[in-house]
Amino acid sequence: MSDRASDSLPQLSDGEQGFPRPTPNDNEVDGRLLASQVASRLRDMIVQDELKPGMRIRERQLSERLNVSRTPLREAIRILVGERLVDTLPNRGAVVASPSAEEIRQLLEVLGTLEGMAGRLAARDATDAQIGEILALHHEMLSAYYRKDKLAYFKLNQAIHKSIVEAGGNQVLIETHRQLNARLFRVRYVSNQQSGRWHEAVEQHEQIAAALKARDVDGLEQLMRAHIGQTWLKVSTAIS
Amino acid sequence: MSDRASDSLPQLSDGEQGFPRPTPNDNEVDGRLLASQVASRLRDMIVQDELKPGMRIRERQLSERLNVSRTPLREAIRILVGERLVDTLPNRGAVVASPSAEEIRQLLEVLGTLEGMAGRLAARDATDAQIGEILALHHEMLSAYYRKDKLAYFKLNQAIHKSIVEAGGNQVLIETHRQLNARLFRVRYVSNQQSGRWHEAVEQHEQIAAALKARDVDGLEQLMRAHIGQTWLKVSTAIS
DNA sequence: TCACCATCTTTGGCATACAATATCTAACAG
DNA sequence: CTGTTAGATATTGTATGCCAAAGATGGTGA
Repeated sequence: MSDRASDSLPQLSDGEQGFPRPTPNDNEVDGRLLASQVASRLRDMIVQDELKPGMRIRERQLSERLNVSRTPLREAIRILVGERLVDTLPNRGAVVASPSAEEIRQLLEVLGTLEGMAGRLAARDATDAQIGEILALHHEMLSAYYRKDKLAYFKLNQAIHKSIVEAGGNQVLIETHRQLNARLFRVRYVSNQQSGRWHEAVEQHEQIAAALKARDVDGLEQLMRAHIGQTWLKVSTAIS
Repeated sequence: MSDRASDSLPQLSDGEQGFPRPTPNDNEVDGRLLASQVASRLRDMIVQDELKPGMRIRERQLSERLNVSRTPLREAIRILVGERLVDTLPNRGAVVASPSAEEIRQLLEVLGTLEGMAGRLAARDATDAQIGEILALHHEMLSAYYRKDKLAYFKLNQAIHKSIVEAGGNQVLIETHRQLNARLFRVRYVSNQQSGRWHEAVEQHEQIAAALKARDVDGLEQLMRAHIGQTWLKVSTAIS
């Protein structure tokens, strides 16, 4: 096994900007606080599989790679500990969190509930413009589907879910969703590589789009909740 | 206004042990890692209103009070930043997070959804022993209600909700619930001081207990979700 | 008397240095 | 030849110190 970074995930964000990276929430992009900046950087590295699950984080090595001293790096690591993206072992430092199959299932279960709630809120409160944008993304995604462009499909899929959550307008929900989703990002990407059940997922997205368009509150909640079950089926076969 | 700690909240955990404090998750109680220990301590201080919302956290002062150097204290603060219990201002350090009314509403909305999910899981998967324990707590709480013992009522109420979530068996849900609840703990305590609508809350708890006993999955989900609305009514009048 | 500016003090931010602990390796004994 | 122990090395954990930035306070000028 090599320790080269990114040999299973082919550089997700290869230069492009529009990637749905987990936005830093407390720091206005390199405005202040080195620790927060580094935390954002680490988040990206974890999510893009540059830092793989289970991997030890060598403080000195990583700090000189990022051109900061160990202190802000350590503080950044603590932030990620608070977000459950890294774990710390007693005197062995920090490792990137590697959720077990069961933990992934539980994460998806919670996320499904939250997305159901988001669907309810979005169907009720979203502006017509927001719904229009989501429908636009939906059709872009369909386009990627028919072209069998997995990467574009993946990105658009993520963007759609994120947009629906944001359309709900509940900041706490948005933040919680973002945080849980970050812990699942890698596994979602991996499972997306598989072609199985792709059709069903698209079918569900059609229904979701229709329910949103019709502002069917209960329907959208149910669909969003059920949709995650689909994800679990894909993921569970992918990681077994 | 004095800066004496704990003059609005009368020492919640006055020596007793059975208080539902937000359990540290990564460190086995003073096992390792000073930063985590300090983080737990800070969490308690925030939750017990020893550190009040909006209060600046003086690093030097607090560090010598806790007999640690600034470094582990700063790292502890970062952990709490990750948990959204404290915010950091650009160059002015850390302050205890003070959620706005709207943020409190949103927190309760999400929490209601999560507790609804927990109710569903608990009604389906809880062991008979777990349900028995919850019912026992329920009747203890009723006892406190008839004695008008607000503090005991509050603690038991918290314990019941926590137990239901735990009975669901989803660790991620438990953890997320704990984290969001910590951000609401103080305001919940304050609103509990008010006597208004106490009866309705007890009424709802009766229904919840009945649904749990009957393992009514859908019923319990609905009740748990609706129950939070009640909390919001109490809270919103308390903070207005 | 009030407003504005300068200086001074406090506090946070970061790096470096030191101490403690674990791991890895090698040697020695059984 | 294998298992255990001891020493060396590397890495993490904690403290201290220096520097910069923001806030407070006092003085001076209008």
